[in-house]
Amino acid sequence: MSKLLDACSQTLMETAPQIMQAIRVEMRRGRGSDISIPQFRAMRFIQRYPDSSLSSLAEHLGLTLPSVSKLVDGLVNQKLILRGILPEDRRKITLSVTTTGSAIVNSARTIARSTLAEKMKNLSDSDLRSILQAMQLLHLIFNDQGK
Amino acid sequence: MSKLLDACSQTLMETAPQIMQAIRVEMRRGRGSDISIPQFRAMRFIQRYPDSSLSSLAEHLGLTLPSVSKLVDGLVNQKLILRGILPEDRRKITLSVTTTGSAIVNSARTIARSTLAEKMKNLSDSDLRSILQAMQLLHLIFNDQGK
DNA sequence: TTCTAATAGTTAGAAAGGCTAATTAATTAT
DNA sequence: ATAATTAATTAGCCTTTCTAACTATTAGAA
Repeated sequence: MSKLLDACSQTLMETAPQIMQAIRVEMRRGRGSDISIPQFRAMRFIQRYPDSSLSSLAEHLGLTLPSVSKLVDGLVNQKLILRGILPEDRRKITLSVTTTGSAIVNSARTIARSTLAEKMKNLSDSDLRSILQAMQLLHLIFNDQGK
Repeated sequence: MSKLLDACSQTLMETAPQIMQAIRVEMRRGRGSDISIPQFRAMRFIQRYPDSSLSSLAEHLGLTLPSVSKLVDGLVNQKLILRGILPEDRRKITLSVTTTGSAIVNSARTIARSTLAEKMKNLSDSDLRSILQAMQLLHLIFNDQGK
């Protein structure tokens, strides 16, 4: 049980919520359309993996199928994504982002990204590299949540 | 607009939610008492700043006063914190953690911390140092949310 | 000093987002 | 052909959050 490992866990538990809060605030600020963080993440996922199923989206988001079904309902109603049926297996649905959806994701992303960048602009390059590396490591570790 | 800065913002936006999710899962697993992340953060804050007011807590959590009032209700009902009146200004309340509250926070913290540590145990010391440094930097940046 | 402003919290009521359990529809396997 | 499995939805509930309206207390101005 290394001291270092312990310190990492601890600081992670304290810092992660703060970062999330900042991100949430920036996302809200950059709204013209009301889009929550999970909705945003959903659209990003669908953008990256077009025609993905509800199940894979649920797994990515770490939510249950019913929750994601509702979340998708909301996005479909706002015409930000499309829900189709997969011909080869008609139980499955295929999700895709509409052009307006794409535009909204991209603009929200740009705004949030630039305000986050603003906050970090006074850091040295070495600090930034540290952060980048740390995030990449954490991304790998926490990507497949719990499996 | 450095590439590095941009990459940092981007990876931050992608990774932070995943980390939060993992933390939430661990907190739930380590429950014997049902305590949400915001409640946990509230108790941590009150532990650190005893006799703090509702307003300062609300500011720390990034929530509105009514929301925090309810959140505090919940903790008071579970006898995890105490809500008193400040004699010098009877409009203000003072919050403090009970001994059972303290015990629960500490055990939840220990459990979550050790399962997070478990996930990171295969990282090298240099990777861990990277993460630690990054978190400390981000903690400083995002501590005073938005001010 | 007395009335008005401002401040600290609470209450009420609505909306959103999550869950479990039950249901429907389609596919696979016996 | 029927049973079991899989994919998604619906129903119903609970929690968390918000805004708006309210109460109580203090501070300030006439």
